[in-house]
Amino acid sequence: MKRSEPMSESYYYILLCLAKGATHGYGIMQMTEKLSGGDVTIGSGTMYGATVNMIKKGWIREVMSAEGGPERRRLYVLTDEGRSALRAEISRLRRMLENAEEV
Amino acid sequence: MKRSEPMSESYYYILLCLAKGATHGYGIMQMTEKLSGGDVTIGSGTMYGATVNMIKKGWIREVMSAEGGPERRRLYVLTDEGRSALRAEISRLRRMLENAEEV
DNA sequence: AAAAATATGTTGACACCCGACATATGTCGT
DNA sequence: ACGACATATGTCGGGTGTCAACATATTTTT
Repeated sequence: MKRSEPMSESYYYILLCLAKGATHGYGIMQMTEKLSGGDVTIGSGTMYGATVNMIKKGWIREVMSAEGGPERRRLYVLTDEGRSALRAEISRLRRMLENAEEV
Repeated sequence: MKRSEPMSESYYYILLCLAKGATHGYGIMQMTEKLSGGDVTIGSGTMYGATVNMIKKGWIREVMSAEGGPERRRLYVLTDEGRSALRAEISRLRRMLENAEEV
């Protein structure tokens, strides 16, 4: 079992938003800002780069628009691999906090 | 109050080790590995770059060797600013985990 | 009809982080 | 005395992520 690479804050929130049900880039940007109380902002450049990257990693997948939806949206869903990458990251964060507790 | 920048895993562990009492680079590397159960390894390149950077940020300060100690060690201590940077990072991690709980 | 919100994409530059390598001294067993 | 290993710091190149700024187009609100 290889050690899981640390993930950036932006990537983490993108996966988190998708796990919670957001479906397109702009929605993820808004949801992240709301979730974090305005502390985390994902710029469009970061968002776009991240989607390309995550598709390559197999963490997310683009799906077809539903009938009647605004078709200029690009919809994404989390894959099983994406879900486990998110879980691994959550474990990593927890371990980091546990290590801090002894201070 | 400006939003605190995310910190890398390595930087976090370096501050954590200094808060716990480690005093020189090599000691921090070993302590990090032990603390994390072997999951986190800080390479010497990371360590060196980090000390330079953190001194510039005012997070750590180099102190003189005690009499009789092996004088090729370079000893570092956490500054008040370093301590609050660490606290800010811990809050950020906690917030990230709280945001995940609702999933 | 204008303005603002929605929505995605492109580019360039910078900071950062890490792995691999390099160097030197101290210590331990044989 | 010797080799091997642990201790300890420093150098360098490459890759990645991030953001600002710009670009474009549609939809909703005023």
